[in-house]
Amino acid sequence: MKHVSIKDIAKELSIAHSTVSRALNDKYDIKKETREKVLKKAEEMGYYPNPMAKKLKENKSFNIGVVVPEFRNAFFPDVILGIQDVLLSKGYQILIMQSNEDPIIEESNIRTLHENMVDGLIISLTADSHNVSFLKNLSNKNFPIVQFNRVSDKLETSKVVFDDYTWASFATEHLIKQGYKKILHFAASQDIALCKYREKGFINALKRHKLPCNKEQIVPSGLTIEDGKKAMEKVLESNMDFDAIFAVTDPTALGAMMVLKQHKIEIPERVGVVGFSESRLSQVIEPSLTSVKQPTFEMGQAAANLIIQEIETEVKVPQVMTLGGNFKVGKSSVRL
Amino acid sequence: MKHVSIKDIAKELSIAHSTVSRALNDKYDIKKETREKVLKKAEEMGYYPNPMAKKLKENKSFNIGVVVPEFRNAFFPDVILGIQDVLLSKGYQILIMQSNEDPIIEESNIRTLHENMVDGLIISLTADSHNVSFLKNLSNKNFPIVQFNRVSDKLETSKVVFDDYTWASFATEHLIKQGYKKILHFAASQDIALCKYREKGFINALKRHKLPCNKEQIVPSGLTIEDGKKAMEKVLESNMDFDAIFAVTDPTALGAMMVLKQHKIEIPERVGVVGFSESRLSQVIEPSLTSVKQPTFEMGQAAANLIIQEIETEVKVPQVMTLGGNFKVGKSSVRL
DNA sequence: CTGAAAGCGCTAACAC
DNA sequence: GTGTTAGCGCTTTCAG
Repeated sequence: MKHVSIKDIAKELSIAHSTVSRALNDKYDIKKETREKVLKKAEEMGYYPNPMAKKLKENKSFNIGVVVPEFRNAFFPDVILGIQDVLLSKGYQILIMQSNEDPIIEESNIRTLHENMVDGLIISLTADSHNVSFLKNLSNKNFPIVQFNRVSDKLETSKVVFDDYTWASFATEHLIKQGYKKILHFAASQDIALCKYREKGFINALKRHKLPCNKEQIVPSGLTIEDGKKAMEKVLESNMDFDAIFAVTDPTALGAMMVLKQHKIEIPERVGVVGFSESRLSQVIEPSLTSVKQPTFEMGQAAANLIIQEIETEVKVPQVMTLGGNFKVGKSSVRL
Repeated sequence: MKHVSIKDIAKELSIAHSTVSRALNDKYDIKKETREKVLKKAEEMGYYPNPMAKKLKENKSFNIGVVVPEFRNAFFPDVILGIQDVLLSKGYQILIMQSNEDPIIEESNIRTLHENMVDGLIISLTADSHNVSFLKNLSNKNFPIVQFNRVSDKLETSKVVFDDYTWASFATEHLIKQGYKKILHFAASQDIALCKYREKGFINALKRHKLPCNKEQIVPSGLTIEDGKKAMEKVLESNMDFDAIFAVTDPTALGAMMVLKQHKIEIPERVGVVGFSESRLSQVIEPSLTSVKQPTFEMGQAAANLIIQEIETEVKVPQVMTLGGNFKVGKSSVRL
């Protein structure tokens, strides 16, 4: 397990270690023969550069930190695949950490990554990241940060977001066109920009179609299956009148569906349901869930490209990339 | 974004940088006042140690590599949470990489991690890791490796496994007790030890209960939903006689269920289904899937503890930890 | 074209 | 107690 160093090769060949370095890095000032001799020896001795030394020297870790709230749903793993796709090919490693939807852990993740000298940070915030002062601090010190998906308006960095407003509007219109008239929106924290925009898109669609749109129709819930269940139960208890639900996320929609099914309320006959951001669960549930599909892989690629750009060009002009998606019609929203 | 170093503090205080080092590391030979002065200054200047330097010096990265086949199902993310739980508290970072069930990517992951000088590797093999020579090579060089879940008999390292044999037996017996008589096993590659043991457990249970057990009952499929679907379709085409399925994993079981439902074959009335290693999808499908539940978090903790032990004690006596689980009865296997 | 030497930030012998 | 020095593995001047 002893690591062979550049010096070992030099000693073996009775030349200077700096010459070996040059040979390996294929710099100009080197005779072909020497170079080949060195390369052969290096191969032979199983040499590979000690990354720590290189990193220390260049004051760069070639590591990018990635912080996500969770990776139990398919969404973040898919984004990470996209990030990897770009970063690995450019010689960067990624350190993945998850905050478990806890702002305290999130901050400690960020701190750990920063202290480990990652060259940049790609982050999707927890649902309750009210306080972004720590991140803001880093960002002000010119530390490269790219936010994606769950971004904060209070933090000016490059961002990759989805056009939530337009697609939420589109999803709501789909329900309207199917003939649903009293549509509820299961919403989540307004601190997360995407939730705010999905809600706005919903309201906008109703208004455009001159449908009633009052406060009770916005049902506070959250991003998880549990949140969806609870909200649905409350709505049923309240005897509110409704015939469709547009949920802020798929898990929320699934939770709602599970409760509706328990109460023998037929989907889509009596209540139509539309989710957002297709999760794998939505393939399995019956009826299959209509949902907006986001380009997760591409989102990861975009975030990775932005961070590379910030790191390698040192220019900091925050860019916001807005991606589009597509709409996947399932059975949960289509009356026969 | 300039990193303040130990020397900067030393200069500021007009003392030697080694003194600063001592103060920060709280070694004996240091006067209290000096120490406090240094600590205060360090705080003031926003000092934190450059991990690269420490790592270079100590020839240790405090990074542990984690390679998993995928993290789209809940299983591996949950294990990783357990790994993090132990490792973060001991000052280690984890580098997560995923092989996407591809042995080529897997080997390149391992290589990347090794070249980045991780202090050890925690790995769950891909379904087709026939060739473990690269890993064996590393292991022989005393590089700490811990396998978990999908382990190879050809590779002698510490391992954390589940008692697949016993629990597969138990799951099969459950079906037998429910009155099912012609039970199929949807199996996967025998190269993965856990698949082999689940199959053996299945066969054993049938024999113990004197039920027929011939080759056709072992249906070659795989570990994914797709594999389950395909296998189910083949079985239906073949007009084989059967009344229950014990699938090697939950996704496999789910795939089978989806096809059964398409064919309007009632579960559990006409066909009972049992899976293995509860995935979140099994909560959502109807009827809910009976399944063996593995202690994922504990599995991660165990693997982490083993790797720490190998790294910090330098003793290499491969240990095999076998964990137990529990059985979650759903509706897919219980006739009314 | 190649060797010698400095230095990245830190720790740890060894002096004083 | 504290300062001096060497060295971890590497890259990069600067001589020659």
